[in-house]
Amino acid sequence: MQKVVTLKDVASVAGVSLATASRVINGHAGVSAQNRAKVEEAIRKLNYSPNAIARSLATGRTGTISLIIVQEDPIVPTTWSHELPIIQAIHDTVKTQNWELQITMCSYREFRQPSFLPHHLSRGTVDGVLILSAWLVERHVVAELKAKGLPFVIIGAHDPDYEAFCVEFDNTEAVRSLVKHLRSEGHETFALIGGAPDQLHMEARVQGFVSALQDCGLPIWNQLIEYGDWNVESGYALMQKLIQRKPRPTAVICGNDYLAVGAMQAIAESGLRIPEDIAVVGFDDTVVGRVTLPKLTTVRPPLTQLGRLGAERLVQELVGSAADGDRRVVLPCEVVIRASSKVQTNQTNQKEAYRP
Amino acid sequence: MQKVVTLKDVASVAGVSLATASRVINGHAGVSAQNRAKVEEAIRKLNYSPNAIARSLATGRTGTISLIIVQEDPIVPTTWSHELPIIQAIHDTVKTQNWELQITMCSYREFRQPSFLPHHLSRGTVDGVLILSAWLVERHVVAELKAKGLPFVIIGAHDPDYEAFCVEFDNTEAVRSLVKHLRSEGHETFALIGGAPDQLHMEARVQGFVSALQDCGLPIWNQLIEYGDWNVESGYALMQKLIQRKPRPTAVICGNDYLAVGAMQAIAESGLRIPEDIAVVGFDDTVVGRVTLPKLTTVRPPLTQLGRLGAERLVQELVGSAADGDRRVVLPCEVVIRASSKVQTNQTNQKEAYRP
DNA sequence: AGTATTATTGAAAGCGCTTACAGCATGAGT
DNA sequence: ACTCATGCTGTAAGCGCTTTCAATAATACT
Repeated sequence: MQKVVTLKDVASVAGVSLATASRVINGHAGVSAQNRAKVEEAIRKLNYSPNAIARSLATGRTGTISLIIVQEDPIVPTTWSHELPIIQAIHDTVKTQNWELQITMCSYREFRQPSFLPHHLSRGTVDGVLILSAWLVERHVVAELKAKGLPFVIIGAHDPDYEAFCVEFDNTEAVRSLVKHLRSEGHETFALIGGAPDQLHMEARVQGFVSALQDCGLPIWNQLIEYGDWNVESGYALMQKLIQRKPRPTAVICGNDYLAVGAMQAIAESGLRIPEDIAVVGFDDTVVGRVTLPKLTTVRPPLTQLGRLGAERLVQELVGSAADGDRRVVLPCEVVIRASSKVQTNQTNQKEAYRP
Repeated sequence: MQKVVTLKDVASVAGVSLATASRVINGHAGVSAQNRAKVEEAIRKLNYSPNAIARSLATGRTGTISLIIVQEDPIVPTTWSHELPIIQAIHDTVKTQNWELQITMCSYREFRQPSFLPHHLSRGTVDGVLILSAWLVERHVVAELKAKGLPFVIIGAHDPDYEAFCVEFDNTEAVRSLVKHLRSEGHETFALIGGAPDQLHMEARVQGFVSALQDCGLPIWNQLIEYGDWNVESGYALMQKLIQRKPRPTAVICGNDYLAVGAMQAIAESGLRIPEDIAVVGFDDTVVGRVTLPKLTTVRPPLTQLGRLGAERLVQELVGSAADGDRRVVLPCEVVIRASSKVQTNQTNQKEAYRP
């Protein structure tokens, strides 16, 4: 427990006042070159580094951003393939701009509790908030944040009134593209499976699904939507059900790659072929989709971009340079077509399996 | 930007002094029931919540723990399957004990730079540090932390002199168990593949590999160890090489499940059977190992326990209740035997595929 | 009744830093 | 020579909270 060096020590060693030393630390103008050098010398000699807490108290700014990661309840680590690139991007963006990141995780059940946010944020330890969620951010949460005067950005979701700045990716359009692709492969009977419909992703995808089918002029009555969990087991179980239906869907859009893998297992087991009898597509472009046989057609959401844009926006707001253009940014997804939805005409897909 | 309520406001509304109000907030004894009630009433009325920054400055404690996540360089999100349960456990443990978590990620290249840690931690914003790494934590890093008087715990790695408290899992023993299992299946020619040997995991596994083979009385000269990356592609490439070798290994231990998946693809492509011709085992028990055909034998490290124990230990140290028993905790891994290493004798493995 | 404890209380001194504000040179403008 | 900017510097007043210490009131003891 060594003696902690304070600005006062620096000032006295440099032979100047506290104020002058402080000015040098903060790079303020109006210090003679001579004194500046003396202070810098003292800082080096004493190995001084400023106490961020004291600075925060004096300035009212903390230089840290809170990232709240809202998760399923109960929390399942498996689903994280999605969040990780976003978090990484947020982290890098925030750090690059010299802010600290304070991360908290909670289930969406906790998050929506009226007492949760105040408890977490009233402490004066953060300047702004990033909310990473797949669920609607409810009105009272937005209201609480606004009441505190805390700038915030929602990533991956939005609030009911679109009052807050949010950045999302276009689930609806992604599914529409998928349907279009599958339609061009000749399919007429579709199914959509996914986790609980409380996630905004799912809601938007259902919308895209329905609207795309309508656009194609296909009858809606025999297009199926089934809900389960977001994992392999659920994909397997839901697919088993779908196989029994008449007419049997020939193209299945899965809410993520895990569901798709489960679905593929169920199809393979029933003796049907992929994609000849049933085409399967996933979502998220995780590594599992590259190790299945056949490889999985999937959707690659712009996760890194999502995180970066959200974080950049918050930082802009914090430094006061926020051009308030659109409050809602919706980024397009990329559809990655592989063998699970397309009858092969050459070896391309086969090769890709080993050098993705 | 509403008027921020301070303790002073509470005190004046309650008609008591600042000191008394503070005592009530902190649950100190020596306040009359009457005054306590008045203060509590005022707090409720004003919706007051204490400013953590000011409190930190006054007490010298911040109530936050820094988690430094050391990663590959460059950072590859794929490998995170490993870290995630640990982080989750750390988070939950820390939160449960009413501490805040501040997370920072960096590459191990950054981490070992002499200036990195001071820059990050000299700010007085954290009380203790958790280092999550797969690489050796070098002497100078330990020295810097000690010089600052900051308690810290290393999770997943250790320092060269075992001076710091660390919690790891037993890679060596895990590989030994794997070899023993494979030996009992009749294998005599082994191979070990993994990522770069700079990770402590790999080093320990090589040790276990060599020592186990010696214990079995098997000749070392034809037992192969190959290094690559930690991903599917690398597993594929390394396995292709191994298949050419004479004698050809009949059992391959892969550094993680992704490598194993790649290896399985290479084997399948060459027309060999798993596990009859070549047995494959992985590491980490990720979801990919459950979707391959055959399903993958793998090692399940006690990740949650690792995170929990490390965090608990740090918290103990911070509150001064640390019983200084062993500085090094090494947890055993669980070997999960599935079809990729064991010729099936019944349907158990088959069934497991759909309800893991 | 008188003294010794004990229980409550508030004034005030920080924690380490920033930032008006005022003071004092110095050089420029008239 | 006198006023006015201008540039640099230090004093001191906080930021919102904790905590020591002395003061006071209440109670116990001889």
